[in-house]
Amino acid sequence: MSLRAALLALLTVEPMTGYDLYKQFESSVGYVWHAPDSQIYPELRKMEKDGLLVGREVPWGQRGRKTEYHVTEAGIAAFRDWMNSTLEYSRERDPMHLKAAYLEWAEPEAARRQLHAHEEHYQARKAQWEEKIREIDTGNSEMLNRRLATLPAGEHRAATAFKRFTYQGLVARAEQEIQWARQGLALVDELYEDWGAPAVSAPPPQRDPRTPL
Amino acid sequence: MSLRAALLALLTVEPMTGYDLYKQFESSVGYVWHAPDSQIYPELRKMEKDGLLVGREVPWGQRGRKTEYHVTEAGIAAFRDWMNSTLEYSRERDPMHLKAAYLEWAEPEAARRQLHAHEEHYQARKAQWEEKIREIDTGNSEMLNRRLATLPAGEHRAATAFKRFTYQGLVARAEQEIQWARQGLALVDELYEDWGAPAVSAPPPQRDPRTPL
DNA sequence: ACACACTAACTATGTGCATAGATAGTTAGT
DNA sequence: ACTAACTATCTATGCACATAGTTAGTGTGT
Repeated sequence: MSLRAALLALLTVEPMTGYDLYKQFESSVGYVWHAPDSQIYPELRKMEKDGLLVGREVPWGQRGRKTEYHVTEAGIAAFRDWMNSTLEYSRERDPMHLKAAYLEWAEPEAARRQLHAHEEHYQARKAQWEEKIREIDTGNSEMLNRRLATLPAGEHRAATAFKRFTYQGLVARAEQEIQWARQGLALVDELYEDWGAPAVSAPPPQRDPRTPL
Repeated sequence: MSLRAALLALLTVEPMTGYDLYKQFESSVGYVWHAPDSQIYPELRKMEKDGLLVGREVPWGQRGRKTEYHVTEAGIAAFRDWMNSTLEYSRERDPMHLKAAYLEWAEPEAARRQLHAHEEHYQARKAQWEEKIREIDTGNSEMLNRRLATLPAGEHRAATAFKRFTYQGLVARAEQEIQWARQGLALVDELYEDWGAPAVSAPPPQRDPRTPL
């Protein structure tokens, strides 16, 4: 259901082809929601069948054709309904925390590697999300600008604020995960200090320690 | 793959039936990992076929029978392998943050309701996870105690510390989400203060504001 | 003229998981 | 003796998603 909402959200800004949407999910919007093209194309067809979209064939080059999807009134209504309904939360299912709970089974080096990867992962996410905030603040956000162009000036403030709020929440989450991973690394060091390879162990097996992105 | 690891983790402590495992996922362990019985039973059979477990039929009452699954050497090795390998992280797919990014589409009341539900959700999780930490600290954690009984005293410290570390990370995450939701509520109030139903709006549509659990 | 990257779209297979429901035996309470 | 709740297991359907591969047209550079 959320994929549908994500597609509607993008298509309310302007008509797009499946490929356009796929690229959005690969780049900017993909930092909040992702989907592979193999999921997008069938979903668009289903949405058209449900009357939320209409696909218009437009020429592309000489012989080429592509399908641009336009949101219908029903599509707008469906999106609004989704926005006005309350999400239910699903049960816990987080591989990393499952693993963390049994970390005494891992070799100290493997534990360090995993915690390090966790930190790296969220450091990368944090950088991307912070970049998004910077784009919003400097008025350089492609998506936001196109969205604002469809809105009366009076609603610009809210639209901007919610996008900023979203990314700021993601950054805070990333920071929390980074902290947690560091605490984990400290814990491993403390528990196995008499063991092998504590502070001495030079190169972390997987990646460079401080990749900026 | 993680379900398999979760099942192995539990079964390394002691042999259990599918139903036992299901109950674990419904209660204590379920705060870290959850799975329905319809997923557990087939997975156990697959794991037996793969040689990670052996199922022993034991009588239950007069005519009843149940299957107790015991971990094999190969099962232990598989779990250790999982613990020593590094998880890959999947792409972003978080319905709440997707929604947050487009919150200007929601009616102010719906936005408040959703953010409130978010806060409630994590408040409930936080309470459960904190309870787990309290159990660990007071030596009242069933699972941990049974696990410790299988370990030499020298490894008690690590096993306990990692479990505590896990729940502490979950609590911190919950606190972060609660904070974020509150910032969101403040933002909605600020953006729509001239609008209808700001601070005056008495009963949140869905639930009681401060359910303790 | 050809190679190559990109645009555009589709298909196929398999896993993970939710939801729902069926069957049968057991135990505890009235 | 009855019934309700619990134990134990299994099946079926369908969605969401990952992974991988296919087909065909376009535009650019050498």
